[in-house]
Amino acid sequence: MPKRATIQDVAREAGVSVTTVSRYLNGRYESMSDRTREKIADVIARLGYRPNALAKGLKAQRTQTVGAIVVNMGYPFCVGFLRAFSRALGAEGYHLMVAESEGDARRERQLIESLVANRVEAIALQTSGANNDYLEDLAREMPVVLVDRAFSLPHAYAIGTNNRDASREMAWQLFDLGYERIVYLTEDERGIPTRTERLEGYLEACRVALREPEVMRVRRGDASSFADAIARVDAEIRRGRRTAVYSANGLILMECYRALRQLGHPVPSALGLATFDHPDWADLVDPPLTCVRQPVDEMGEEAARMVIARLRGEDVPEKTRVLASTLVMRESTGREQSARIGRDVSR
Amino acid sequence: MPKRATIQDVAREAGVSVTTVSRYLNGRYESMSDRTREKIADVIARLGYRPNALAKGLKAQRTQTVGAIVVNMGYPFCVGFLRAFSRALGAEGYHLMVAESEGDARRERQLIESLVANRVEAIALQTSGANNDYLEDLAREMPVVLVDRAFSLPHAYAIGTNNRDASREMAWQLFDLGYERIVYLTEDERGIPTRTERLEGYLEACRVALREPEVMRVRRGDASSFADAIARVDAEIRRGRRTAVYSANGLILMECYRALRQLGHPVPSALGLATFDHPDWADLVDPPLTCVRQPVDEMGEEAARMVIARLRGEDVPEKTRVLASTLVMRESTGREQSARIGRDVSR
DNA sequence: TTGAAAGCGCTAACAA
DNA sequence: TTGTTAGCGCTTTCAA
Repeated sequence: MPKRATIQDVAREAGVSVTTVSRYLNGRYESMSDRTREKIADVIARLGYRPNALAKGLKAQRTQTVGAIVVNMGYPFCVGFLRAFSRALGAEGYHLMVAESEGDARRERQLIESLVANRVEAIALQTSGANNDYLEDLAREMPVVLVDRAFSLPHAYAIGTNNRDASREMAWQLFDLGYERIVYLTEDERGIPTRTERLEGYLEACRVALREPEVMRVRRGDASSFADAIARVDAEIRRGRRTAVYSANGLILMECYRALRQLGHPVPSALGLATFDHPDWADLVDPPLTCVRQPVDEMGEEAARMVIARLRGEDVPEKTRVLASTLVMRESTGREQSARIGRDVSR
Repeated sequence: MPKRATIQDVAREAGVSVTTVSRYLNGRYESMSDRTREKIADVIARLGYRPNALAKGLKAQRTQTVGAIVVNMGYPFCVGFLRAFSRALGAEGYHLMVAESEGDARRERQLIESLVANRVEAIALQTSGANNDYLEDLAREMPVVLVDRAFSLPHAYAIGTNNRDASREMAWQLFDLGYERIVYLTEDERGIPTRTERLEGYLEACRVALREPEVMRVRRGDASSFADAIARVDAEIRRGRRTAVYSANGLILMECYRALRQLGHPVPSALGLATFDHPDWADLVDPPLTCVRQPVDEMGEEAARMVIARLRGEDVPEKTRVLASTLVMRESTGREQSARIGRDVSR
């Protein structure tokens, strides 16, 4: 492994000073003879010289790098967000360091610290909520964007969607479409605003519609935790009640989708199916799946916009952006139609 | 944005030298009084001091960071690889910088250069093949792993799967299952080894089985490019021939899946469906989809293992790893069964 | 057990 | 138009 050439090497070879090379590297050709410029260009090419961004960052106190922590890069939400975020940042010359927390608060904390150690200029993360004090401190010194799980911290930015409204609206629609029962599938919602809000939206709809809520808590990866829910759905339908399964996210519906279909009840007439998230398989299955589509791309772009504006020194007074989701009604609940729920909000 | 505390600040506050603080930071407590250690710990906590990894990296010539470039973070293959790679690296204390090339050679080149500028210690990438000369040069100075599209460069590592064998085997199976025609769907394969090998595997099977190959080239995002393929399938079946659609990757099958099903031919009796890749919707659709499952996780882990070993200074003589894919036969082609194709190979 | 000082590769103020 | 030099925050050698 030969050592990489440095600016010193280039300067020596070209017979000029490092300052001149530095000027060249930063495109300040105006005060430089053509001959010098060509000489430097030659040497750089010959030596395969690449500037050291570490040294540059150390000096300039800027790394042009932003950090992102998501729960799991495999989740559609996370992938979608990361892609949009990374694209928007890349367009402004920023790099992205990505890490996965697996939803573990301790790991999340370590990851944040190590991003800080690497002097990322901003951090976007889907936080567990357990590091909020630390994040609030951090947010005083650098842009911090809480994504998806939008806890409210005075100095941090937050980007989320109108979970409660969208969830309430979806449940309303389902009742409206004639489902007598809605079995709501969720993972343990405690401490996770997103899940809590979606659940509350559902509960509100039940209250208004004067229906008994039916919340089934499942654990991903644990098939037995789904068995109860599936049995419940089966029982309701056998009792002659049109029943809809409404899932708090696409992954848990995915885990029980087959089993639900294998009950054999006709969809959508006896059994309705709806989920938060817009999994890529939503319109491959038959009948196509009703979903709440979150504006993932916009969330990533918006996060990048906030970060970039702040790093440019601009004022970004709206700390919180709540983007509107879209109800995508498909044949799995009977009728086709699609509508944005409410409007985007900044505050 | 207050300036972050430096090792100098800590030293001053604690009334010791920076050397001592540095020793503390690196856990060399053996030559340090307990009092000193406690004092330093206090000050660090009070100041919220975080070491600057840039300065450390500049001095140590090590950044503990690895770069990865994939075509698109949304592709199942890329996500799977990135996750496994990132996990394995994280376990060894490495960070990951991720970027997307969108399959564009120029952009890929820029990304590589900027990863180099950031002094990543190794690079794993799914390359277009257009930067092979540059990559070969680079591979002389740092570990470079070509993933998936495993071009053979003397100094670079390569990790791929046995595309040709798996593809041939899949086609054989399909003929064996009684499909008279296999319509092969692919994107333009020129210059992309993965696609070329898969196509060749299919062509070999046709040759051996004495069947006319039927290759349809499609372009993702361009519905009209799929229309021909779909019409062709329809025509064959109407002519009374059992026909299978075999797709070179999951994304292109996804784009035409609905349209194929809407032809109305019974699956698997008249129409068979099979694809390379193992999309997450493969067993949600009805009937479940026959696939060639690549060992994505192992590829990520293996890439990390190679990189880490090399960075530790160990010798890694096997430059190339070809991992075996698995044929997952499901009801979309009639019979359920699954088999690994061949064995993993190192050389 | 502790510290002084050189130096990693770069930028920019100042000087020529 | 070009160069000298201090310093970014850290590690490490050498000395005390």
